[in-house]
Amino acid sequence: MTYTITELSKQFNLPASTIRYYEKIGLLENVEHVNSRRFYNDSHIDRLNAIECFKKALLPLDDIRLFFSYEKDMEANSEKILEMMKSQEVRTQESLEALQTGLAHLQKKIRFYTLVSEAVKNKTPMPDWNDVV
Amino acid sequence: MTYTITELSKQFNLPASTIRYYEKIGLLENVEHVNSRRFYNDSHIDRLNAIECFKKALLPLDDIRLFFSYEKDMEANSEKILEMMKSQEVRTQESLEALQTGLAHLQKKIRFYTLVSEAVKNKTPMPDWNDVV
DNA sequence: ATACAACCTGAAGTTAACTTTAACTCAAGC
DNA sequence: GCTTGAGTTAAAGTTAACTTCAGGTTGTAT
Repeated sequence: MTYTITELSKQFNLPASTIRYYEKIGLLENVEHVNSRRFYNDSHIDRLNAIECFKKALLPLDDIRLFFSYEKDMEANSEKILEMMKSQEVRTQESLEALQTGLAHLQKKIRFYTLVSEAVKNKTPMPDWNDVV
Repeated sequence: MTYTITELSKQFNLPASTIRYYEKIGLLENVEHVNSRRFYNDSHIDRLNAIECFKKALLPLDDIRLFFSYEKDMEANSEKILEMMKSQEVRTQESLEALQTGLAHLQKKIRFYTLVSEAVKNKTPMPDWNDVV
C-alpha cells in the first residue's frame, strides 16, 4: 500500500510542504520518487506517528532525527537512546510543571476578572486579588 | 526603593538585555533613566513577576502587553481581559494535554530501552514494544 | 589622571520550524 | 491539443523572543 503526499497530509493534518520539509531534513527516509512524485508506505506512517509523539514531548526535530539514526542499530545504541530520552524527560517534566503553574495563575485571573465584571454590573465594590481563592 | 538593571537581572534570572528588550517593546513602563542609567522600583518587580507567570502559561509577549494596557482601566476592560484569559486557558490546557501525552510516550520509550539495554547486557532476547507496560 | 567595571545605544544577527513564492512538469479528461 | 489539478523545485521569507555586536558613556577606586 502506498500513499500520496496529499493523503499523508490529510491523515496527519500537516501541510504537504511540511512533509517535504521533513524529508529534506532527513526525518523521512527512502521516499519513492516516481516521475518526480512522492510515494509513501506504512513505514512513513509509522515515522510520522513517532514524530508526532516526540514533538508533543518537545523533542527538537534534530534530536528526533538522531533518535531514528540510533534506532537503526538499537542494540548498539540503546544506552545513547536512553540517555537522550532521560534528559528529555527532565526537560519535558520541567515544562509540564511550568505550564501547570501558568495555568493555575491564568485560572486565578479568570476568577478575579469574573468577580470584577460582576462588581461592575452590580455596582458593588471591586474584589481584592488576595481574596480570590 | 530602587533597583539597578543588574539587581533585577539577578532577582529574575534574566539577562539585562532581556530587561531592556521588555522595556523597548512596552512591557516595562515608566522606567527611570538617570544619566542614561535605568532605575526600577517595586512596580517593575510586580510587572516582571506577572510576566513570568504569563510566560509560563505560554501567553505571547504581545498579549501580555495588551493585558497590561487593559489592566489600567480594569473596570472598563474586565470583559476583554476575561475573554483573553479564557481563550488562552483553552490553548494552555491543550498544550498541557499534548505535553502529558508526549511525556507518557517518552517514559514508555525509557522503559523499553531499559529492557533493551538489559537484554544486550545479559544476552537475552530483545523485548517487544507491545509488551512494555 | 587613569583605569576599570557597569551601563548605555541602535542595528544586525540568531534559532527552529516551517511557509511562501515563482516557475515548472506530468497525467488525465474533454 | 488543451486545460486542469496535483505535484515538483530551490530559494527566499516568516515568526517570536531574544542575543550579540561595536563602540560610546559614566561613576568609583587608585
